Amino acid sequence: MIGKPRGTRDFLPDEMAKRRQIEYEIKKIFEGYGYEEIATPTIEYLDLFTLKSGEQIIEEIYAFEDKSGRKIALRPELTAPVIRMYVEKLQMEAKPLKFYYFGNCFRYDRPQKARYREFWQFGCELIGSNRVEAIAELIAMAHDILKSIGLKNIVLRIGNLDILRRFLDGIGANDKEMMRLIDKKDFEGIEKKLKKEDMDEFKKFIEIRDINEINFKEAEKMKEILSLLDEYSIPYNLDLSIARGLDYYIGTVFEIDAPKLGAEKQIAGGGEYNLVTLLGGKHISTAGFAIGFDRIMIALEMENYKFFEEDKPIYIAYINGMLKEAIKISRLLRKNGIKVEMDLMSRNISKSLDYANKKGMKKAIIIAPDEWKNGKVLIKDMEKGEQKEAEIKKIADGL
RNA sequence: GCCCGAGUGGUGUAGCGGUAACAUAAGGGACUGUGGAUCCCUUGUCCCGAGUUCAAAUCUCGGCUCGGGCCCCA
Repeated sequence: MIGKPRGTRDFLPDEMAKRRQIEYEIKKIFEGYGYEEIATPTIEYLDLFTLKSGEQIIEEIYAFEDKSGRKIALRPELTAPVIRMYVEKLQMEAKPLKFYYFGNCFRYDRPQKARYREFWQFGCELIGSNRVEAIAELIAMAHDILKSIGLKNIVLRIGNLDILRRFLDGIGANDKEMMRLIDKKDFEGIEKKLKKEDMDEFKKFIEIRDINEINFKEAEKMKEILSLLDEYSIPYNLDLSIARGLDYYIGTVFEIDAPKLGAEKQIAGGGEYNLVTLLGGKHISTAGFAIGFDRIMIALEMENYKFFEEDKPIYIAYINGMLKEAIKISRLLRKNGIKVEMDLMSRNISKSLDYANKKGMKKAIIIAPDEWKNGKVLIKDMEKGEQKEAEIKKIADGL
């Protein structure tokens, strides 16, 4: 027997129906904010990702050479491909551009709870504006999506890298290593790098919960964004310790957690970034976020979310020798937009209804010679156990 | 890459040195025109490899996969 590669999953019908339901809900909300769906290839040139994140991430990427020796990667995330697409052919379009997407991504990580080697991400990019109304709407939309699909326990934290870097400048500690330690919340590591009084300052700084306590000029924009979020009635926590590991992030950043998920609790994250020039485009403001689709599915399950149940098909059982009549009825119903499943195993009526019952079908149509002669079939209600005759011509009305 | 735990029919479990069992599901039949019950039949299992032993599902080691945690998380 051949299994599936490590960290990948099969989705059975029940789970797939749930995923499609949530997928549909999320798409509706993106579109409600004027975002349009796009898709990019599953494979890209490896350089697209190393340019942005450095050579060391090759370790965590599924990368290979194609038959002509080109270095190809399975996409580990979707922001870089979207910006690549923008630089390639959309630079002269009217701004802002608002794109959303849903796709599978691949990372060569150690699988664990809520972390897989193939996983699905929703995301969006807003290209062309970094004004306060743009960033506020982006954050409000992220929160709106998660609340609208029915998640109850989520926490939105908003930070600002300009403010954080300005503070670190003040204590002479604005470097990559420091940002990495802050991102990891490695307070022991941070303590080793700072003088005692600076460490005290730092602790005080990241405890700040009211933006008005900050007097840097970098905080002015942040104040406006937060006041707009109040207008959207979005609850948030100021968290100036959000660092985001990579240095192309700038300005406003945010993360949304589902605390119940434990170690892998972050379900969405994003902010402002500079990637366009890195990929050869003319400078323009960009911001976006990604939502971990698998994680929100797990979070919904943990909250005992009630998923909508799809209608089962109408089942068609028929007496031996009535196969062609069964096909006629199937075609008639399907033409009327009704889901139909007919017996495909030459079962007798008894076994046929047994099957329909096990599959949870609500209604069965029984086709038999005596009724057929009179232009009729039997419609059976599987739950009540009652059945009645129905004229073939009016059959669609009776269901 | 590291640490802990676990892998027995499709699914859920028992057996824990003496050659695999139970339940359930699936397919067929009893029932040639009516489901959920009952009975019968059929199919199918020790994650992989090496070692110890007269004998390994059982003990040992390695690998793989899964679950949990660390690292990482664009």
